[in-house]
Amino acid sequence: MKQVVASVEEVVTVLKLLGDKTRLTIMALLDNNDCCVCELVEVFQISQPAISQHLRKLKDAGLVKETRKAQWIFYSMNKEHEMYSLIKDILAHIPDQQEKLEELEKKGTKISCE
Amino acid sequence: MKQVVASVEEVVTVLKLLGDKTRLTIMALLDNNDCCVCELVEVFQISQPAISQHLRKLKDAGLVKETRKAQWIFYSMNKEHEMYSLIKDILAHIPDQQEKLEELEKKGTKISCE
DNA sequence: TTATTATATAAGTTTTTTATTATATAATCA
DNA sequence: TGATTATATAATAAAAAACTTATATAATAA
Repeated sequence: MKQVVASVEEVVTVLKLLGDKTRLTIMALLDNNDCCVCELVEVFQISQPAISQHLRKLKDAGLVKETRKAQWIFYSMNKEHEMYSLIKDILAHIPDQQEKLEELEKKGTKISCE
Repeated sequence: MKQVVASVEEVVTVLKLLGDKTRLTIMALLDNNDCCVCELVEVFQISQPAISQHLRKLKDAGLVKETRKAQWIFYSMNKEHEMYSLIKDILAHIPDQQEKLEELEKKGTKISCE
Protein backbone atom coordinates (compact mmCIF):
# COMPACT_ATOMS: atom_id res chain seq x y z
CA MET A 1 0.00 0.00 0.00
CA LYS A 2 1.18 3.49 -0.83
CA GLN A 3 3.09 4.93 2.09
CA VAL A 4 1.76 8.34 3.08
CA VAL A 5 3.62 10.81 5.26
CA ALA A 6 1.35 13.24 7.07
CA SER A 7 1.82 15.84 9.77
CA VAL A 8 2.37 14.80 13.36
CA GLU A 9 -1.02 16.33 14.20
CA GLU A 10 -2.88 14.28 11.60
CA VAL A 11 -1.27 11.06 12.80
CA VAL A 12 -1.95 11.93 16.43
CA THR A 13 -5.62 12.44 15.55
CA VAL A 14 -5.83 8.94 14.08
CA LEU A 15 -3.95 7.37 17.00
CA LYS A 16 -6.22 9.08 19.53
CA LEU A 17 -9.25 7.72 17.70
CA LEU A 18 -7.88 4.18 17.44
CA GLY A 19 -6.43 4.33 20.95
CA ASP A 20 -9.73 3.18 22.39
CA LYS A 21 -10.66 -0.48 22.63
CA THR A 22 -14.20 -0.01 21.32
CA ARG A 23 -13.21 2.17 18.37
CA LEU A 24 -10.24 0.03 17.37
CA THR A 25 -12.46 -3.05 17.36
CA ILE A 26 -15.14 -1.22 15.37
CA MET A 27 -12.54 -0.33 12.75
CA ALA A 28 -11.36 -3.94 12.64
CA LEU A 29 -14.93 -5.11 12.08
CA LEU A 30 -15.60 -2.49 9.40
CA ASP A 31 -12.41 -3.47 7.64
CA ASN A 32 -14.06 -6.75 6.68
CA ASN A 33 -17.64 -5.73 6.12
CA ASP A 34 -20.09 -2.93 6.67
CA CYS A 35 -22.00 -2.96 9.94
CA CYS A 36 -25.14 -1.30 11.10
CA VAL A 37 -25.38 0.29 14.51
CA CYS A 38 -27.55 -2.44 15.99
CA GLU A 39 -24.92 -5.06 15.23
CA LEU A 40 -22.25 -3.03 16.96
CA VAL A 41 -24.47 -2.45 19.97
CA GLU A 42 -24.80 -6.22 20.30
CA VAL A 43 -21.07 -6.82 20.02
CA PHE A 44 -20.01 -4.36 22.70
CA GLN A 45 -21.35 -4.25 26.21
CA ILE A 46 -22.11 -0.56 26.20
CA SER A 47 -25.20 1.52 25.50
CA GLN A 48 -26.47 2.44 22.05
CA PRO A 49 -25.70 6.16 22.54
CA ALA A 50 -22.14 5.24 23.47
CA ILE A 51 -21.75 3.36 20.19
CA SER A 52 -23.32 6.24 18.26
CA GLN A 53 -20.91 8.66 19.86
CA HIS A 54 -17.90 6.53 18.97
CA LEU A 55 -19.17 6.28 15.40
CA ARG A 56 -19.64 10.00 15.21
CA LYS A 57 -16.05 10.64 16.22
CA LEU A 58 -14.87 8.25 13.54
CA LYS A 59 -17.18 9.83 10.99
CA ASP A 60 -16.22 13.41 11.93
CA ALA A 61 -12.61 12.49 11.28
CA GLY A 62 -13.61 10.98 7.93
CA LEU A 63 -12.42 7.50 8.87
CA VAL A 64 -15.82 5.93 8.24
CA LYS A 65 -18.78 6.63 6.01
CA GLU A 66 -22.44 6.03 6.63
CA THR A 67 -25.21 4.92 4.29
CA ARG A 68 -28.84 4.73 5.21
CA LYS A 69 -30.73 1.64 4.02
CA ALA A 70 -34.36 1.89 5.04
CA GLN A 71 -34.40 2.36 8.81
CA TRP A 72 -30.84 1.21 9.29
CA ILE A 73 -27.63 3.11 8.96
CA PHE A 74 -24.66 1.11 7.77
CA TYR A 75 -21.14 2.22 8.52
CA SER A 76 -18.19 1.38 6.34
CA MET A 77 -14.48 2.06 6.23
CA ASN A 78 -13.52 5.12 4.17
CA LYS A 79 -10.77 3.64 2.04
CA GLU A 80 -10.14 6.99 0.41
CA HIS A 81 -9.03 8.56 3.67
CA GLU A 82 -5.53 9.98 3.49
CA MET A 83 -4.55 7.95 6.54
CA TYR A 84 -6.05 4.67 5.40
CA SER A 85 -2.64 3.09 4.95
CA LEU A 86 -1.79 3.95 8.55
CA ILE A 87 -5.04 2.40 9.71
CA LYS A 88 -4.33 -0.76 7.74
CA ASP A 89 -0.84 -0.93 9.22
CA ILE A 90 -2.31 -0.70 12.71
CA LEU A 91 -5.07 -3.23 12.09
CA ALA A 92 -2.48 -5.69 10.81
CA HIS A 93 -1.23 -5.93 14.39
CA ILE A 94 -4.45 -7.15 15.97
CA PRO A 95 -6.23 -10.48 15.57
CA ASP A 96 -9.21 -10.79 13.27
CA GLN A 97 -12.34 -9.59 15.07
CA GLN A 98 -14.81 -11.22 12.75
CA GLU A 99 -15.57 -13.95 15.26
CA LYS A 100 -17.31 -11.35 17.37
CA LEU A 101 -20.04 -11.11 14.75
CA GLU A 102 -20.06 -14.86 14.15
CA GLU A 103 -20.58 -15.50 17.85
CA LEU A 104 -23.72 -13.42 17.76
CA GLU A 105 -25.06 -15.54 14.92
CA LYS A 106 -24.28 -18.73 16.79
CA LYS A 107 -25.89 -17.52 19.98
CA GLY A 108 -28.92 -16.72 17.88
CA THR A 109 -28.91 -13.10 18.95
CA LYS A 110 -31.25 -11.83 16.31
CA ILE A 111 -29.93 -8.69 14.69
CA SER A 112 -32.94 -6.94 13.19
CA CYS A 113 -31.12 -5.34 10.28
CA GLU A 114 -30.45 -8.63 8.53
CA MET B 1 10.32 -6.14 9.90
CA LYS B 2 8.67 -9.12 11.53
CA GLN B 3 4.93 -8.61 11.71
CA VAL B 4 3.63 -9.17 15.26
CA VAL B 5 0.00 -9.71 16.10
CA ALA B 6 -0.88 -8.76 19.67
CA SER B 7 -4.07 -8.39 21.65
CA VAL B 8 -6.38 -5.45 21.05
CA GLU B 9 -5.53 -4.25 24.57
CA GLU B 10 -1.79 -4.24 23.93
CA VAL B 11 -2.20 -2.31 20.70
CA VAL B 12 -4.60 0.16 22.33
CA THR B 13 -1.99 0.79 25.02
CA VAL B 14 0.61 1.71 22.41
CA LEU B 15 -1.82 3.88 20.43
CA LYS B 16 -2.86 5.76 23.58
CA LEU B 17 0.78 6.43 24.35
CA LEU B 18 1.63 7.59 20.83
CA GLY B 19 -1.67 9.45 20.49
CA ASP B 20 -0.15 12.51 22.09
CA LYS B 21 1.82 15.04 20.10
CA THR B 22 4.64 15.34 22.61
CA ARG B 23 5.09 11.61 23.09
CA LEU B 24 4.86 10.78 19.39
CA THR B 25 7.52 13.38 18.64
CA ILE B 26 9.71 12.08 21.46
CA MET B 27 9.50 8.60 19.98
CA ALA B 28 10.40 9.96 16.55
CA LEU B 29 13.44 11.70 18.01
CA LEU B 30 14.53 8.63 19.97
CA ASP B 31 14.20 6.53 16.86
CA ASN B 32 17.23 8.30 15.43
CA ASN B 33 19.34 8.85 18.51
CA ASP B 34 19.30 8.78 22.25
CA CYS B 35 18.27 12.00 23.99
CA CYS B 36 18.70 13.28 27.47
CA VAL B 37 15.88 14.99 29.31
CA CYS B 38 17.35 18.47 28.99
CA GLU B 39 17.39 18.21 25.20
CA LEU B 40 13.75 17.23 25.15
CA VAL B 41 12.82 20.05 27.51
CA GLU B 42 14.42 22.47 25.03
CA VAL B 43 12.58 21.01 22.05
CA PHE B 44 9.10 21.16 23.54
CA GLN B 45 7.50 24.21 25.03
CA ILE B 46 6.42 22.53 28.22
CA SER B 47 7.90 22.20 31.70
CA GLN B 48 10.60 19.76 32.71
CA PRO B 49 8.23 17.77 34.97
CA ALA B 50 5.81 17.42 32.07
CA ILE B 51 8.57 15.89 29.94
CA SER B 52 9.62 13.60 32.79
CA GLN B 53 6.05 12.40 33.18
CA HIS B 54 5.71 11.66 29.48
CA LEU B 55 8.99 9.75 29.62
CA ARG B 56 7.79 7.80 32.62
CA LYS B 57 4.68 6.65 30.82
CA LEU B 58 6.78 5.51 27.88
CA LYS B 59 9.23 3.79 30.22
CA ASP B 60 6.50 2.14 32.31
CA ALA B 61 5.13 0.62 29.12
CA GLY B 62 8.61 -0.56 28.21
CA LEU B 63 8.73 1.50 25.03
CA VAL B 64 11.89 3.34 26.06
CA LYS B 65 14.90 2.60 28.23
CA GLU B 66 16.98 4.94 30.35
CA THR B 67 20.69 5.01 31.03
CA ARG B 68 22.36 7.34 33.45
CA LYS B 69 25.60 8.97 32.29
CA ALA B 70 27.01 11.11 35.07
CA GLN B 71 24.32 13.62 35.99
CA TRP B 72 22.32 13.06 32.82
CA ILE B 73 19.78 10.40 32.02
CA PHE B 74 19.62 9.36 28.40
CA TYR B 75 16.51 7.81 26.97
CA SER B 76 16.54 5.42 24.05
CA MET B 77 14.05 3.40 22.06
CA ASN B 78 13.56 -0.16 23.31
CA LYS B 79 13.94 -2.06 20.08
CA GLU B 80 13.23 -5.34 21.85
CA HIS B 81 9.69 -4.28 22.73
CA GLU B 82 7.08 -6.66 21.39
CA MET B 83 5.30 -3.77 19.70
CA TYR B 84 8.38 -2.19 18.18
CA SER B 85 7.27 -3.12 14.66
CA LEU B 86 3.96 -1.33 15.24
CA ILE B 87 5.82 1.72 16.48
CA LYS B 88 8.07 1.71 13.42
CA ASP B 89 5.03 1.40 11.17
CA ILE B 90 3.47 4.44 12.83
CA LEU B 91 6.64 6.53 12.77
CA ALA B 92 6.97 5.83 9.05
CA HIS B 93 3.90 8.03 8.57
CA ILE B 94 5.33 11.21 10.07
CA PRO B 95 8.09 13.45 8.80
CA ASP B 96 11.57 13.20 10.23
CA GLN B 97 11.76 15.19 13.46
CA GLN B 98 15.52 15.42 13.59
CA GLU B 99 15.45 19.05 12.48
CA LYS B 100 14.00 19.93 15.85
CA LEU B 101 17.31 19.05 17.46
CA GLU B 102 19.34 20.63 14.67
CA GLU B 103 17.46 23.89 15.09
CA LEU B 104 18.53 24.04 18.71
CA GLU B 105 22.16 23.67 17.66
CA LYS B 106 21.82 26.42 15.06
CA LYS B 107 20.12 28.77 17.48
CA GLY B 108 23.04 28.09 19.78
CA THR B 109 20.75 26.94 22.57
CA LYS B 110 23.41 25.31 24.65
CA ILE B 111 22.34 21.88 25.83
CA SER B 112 24.43 21.15 28.88
CA CYS B 113 24.59 17.39 28.41
CA GLU B 114 26.78 17.62 25.31
C1' DT C 1 -52.38 8.33 11.66
C1' DT C 2 -50.34 6.16 15.51
C1' DA C 3 -47.07 2.87 17.26
C1' DT C 4 -42.70 0.85 16.82
C1' DT C 5 -37.94 0.51 15.71
C1' DA C 6 -33.32 2.44 14.68
C1' DT C 7 -30.32 5.94 15.48
C1' DA C 8 -28.70 10.60 16.99
C1' DT C 9 -28.27 14.27 20.14
C1' DA C 10 -28.37 16.66 24.70
C1' DA C 11 -27.30 17.00 29.39
C1' DG C 12 -24.94 15.59 33.17
C1' DT C 13 -21.49 12.66 35.77
C1' DT C 14 -17.37 10.29 36.40
C1' DT C 15 -12.88 9.09 34.97
C1' DT C 16 -8.70 9.96 32.74
C1' DT C 17 -5.23 12.85 31.04
C1' DT C 18 -2.10 16.58 30.98
C1' DA C 19 -0.25 20.41 32.61
C1' DT C 20 1.63 23.37 36.56
C1' DT C 21 4.09 24.51 40.93
C1' DA C 22 6.58 22.89 44.73
C1' DT C 23 9.69 19.72 46.53
C1' DA C 24 12.81 15.64 46.74
C1' DT C 25 16.76 13.02 45.11
C1' DA C 26 21.13 12.23 42.89
C1' DA C 27 25.28 13.57 40.78
C1' DT C 28 28.96 16.89 40.23
C1' DC C 29 31.71 20.94 41.16
C1' DA C 30 34.02 24.48 43.91
C1' DT D 1 31.07 20.11 52.71
C1' DG D 2 27.80 23.19 50.53
C1' DA D 3 26.14 24.94 46.12
C1' DT D 4 24.61 23.87 41.67
C1' DT D 5 22.60 21.17 38.08
C1' DA D 6 19.69 17.37 36.24
C1' DT D 7 15.86 14.75 36.88
C1' DA D 8 11.89 12.63 39.40
C1' DT D 9 7.93 12.73 42.23
C1' DA D 10 3.89 14.72 44.71
C1' DA D 11 0.00 17.50 44.89
C1' DT D 12 -3.34 19.72 42.55
C1' DA D 13 -6.00 22.08 39.00
C1' DA D 14 -7.89 22.21 34.50
C1' DA D 15 -9.32 20.06 30.38
C1' DA D 16 -10.71 16.19 27.74
C1' DA D 17 -12.90 11.80 27.19
C1' DA D 18 -16.32 8.33 27.84
C1' DC D 19 -20.17 6.73 29.79
C1' DT D 20 -25.28 7.00 31.31
C1' DT D 21 -30.17 8.51 31.07
C1' DA D 22 -33.51 11.13 28.77
C1' DT D 23 -35.23 12.83 24.63
C1' DA D 24 -35.48 13.92 19.61
C1' DT D 25 -35.63 12.49 14.81
C1' DA D 26 -36.46 9.48 10.92
C1' DA D 27 -38.14 5.49 8.80
C1' DT D 28 -41.39 1.73 8.66
C1' DA D 29 -45.46 -0.99 9.92
C1' DA D 30 -50.12 -1.61 11.55
